[in-house]
Amino acid sequence: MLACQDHEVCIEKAMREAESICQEKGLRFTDLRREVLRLIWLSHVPAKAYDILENLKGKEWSAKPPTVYRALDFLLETGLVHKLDSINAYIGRSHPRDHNGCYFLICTDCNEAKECCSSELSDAIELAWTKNSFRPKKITLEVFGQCSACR
Amino acid sequence: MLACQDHEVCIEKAMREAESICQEKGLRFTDLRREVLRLIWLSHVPAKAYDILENLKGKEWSAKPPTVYRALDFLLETGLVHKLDSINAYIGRSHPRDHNGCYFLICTDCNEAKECCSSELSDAIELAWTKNSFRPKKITLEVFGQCSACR
DNA sequence: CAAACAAATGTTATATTATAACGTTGAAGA
DNA sequence: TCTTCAACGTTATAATATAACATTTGTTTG
Repeated sequence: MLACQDHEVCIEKAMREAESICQEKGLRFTDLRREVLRLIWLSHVPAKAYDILENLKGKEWSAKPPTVYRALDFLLETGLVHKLDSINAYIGRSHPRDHNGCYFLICTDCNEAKECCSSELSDAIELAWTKNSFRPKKITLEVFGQCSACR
Repeated sequence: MLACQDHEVCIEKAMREAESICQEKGLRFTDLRREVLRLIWLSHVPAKAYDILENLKGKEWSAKPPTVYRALDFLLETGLVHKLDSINAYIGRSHPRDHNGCYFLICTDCNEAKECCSSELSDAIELAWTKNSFRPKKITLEVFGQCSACR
């Protein structure tokens, strides 16, 4: 998917931004939450909860399912990760300070996912719901296919 | 959601269409598959697999999980139902002979879901993936919110 | 500082969703 | 009629997620 140039830089940028967001909001960015976020950012392949759990076990944590799910809940609420509902997996949020109208391209070959934002798309969806007199609260848009790198 | 005028008519139409599609394709529309499809069509609230299972138990079937999942697989492959990936639930497909570009409006009050097709939306999504040189195979678009009847 | 409180984490148990593997039955074609 | 294969039965278990309560840790307040 070629989602970033240098993934080390990509991770560090995300971690620094998470630190500052938590600080601004007065939230506790504990070691556990930090480690779970880092594990999710390890690649652009969405992480499954039980894989994160396995990865935590090698480290200093007790790591039972609620350990992971609570950290994930925190990261989701704080806007630091996205959940891909259709595959029950989690990815780091590229722009945690904005963009609620994201959608995701998920490559079925390399499994990487890319977060995208498109005003054309938001507009079209807005038009569609207007026609249906529907008041949207949350949009799940996940596109599966083959990314350019896998062609 | 007011998805239909007369739901009895709605069910019977769907069942007749399913019969004729299976006949055309030479597929075996068995009593079990017929009953599972009917249970799904009982309402416009997406049906969960284990709820279908419970409903089957009162009847002539043995009904263990694979019973239901196999019938669901058949109905999905044949295009008679949709799966709503984000909530792991199944609804009858309104236009089983066409429309692959559907999306779903799901009311968080009444829980009903409406299948929609929009060319504006397909176009916008197509534009978006072109920009990303992505070759889509499957699109999951599920919008949660409040329907007009629940306002 | 110590007590009180709240937030985070630990722990046990269980709910929910889904599939693997193998056996049995019955309908459809040879 | 026999054979065969798709459908279904059955048992077991995998994968995903949460409830409920105990303990620890961090923060606030007297």
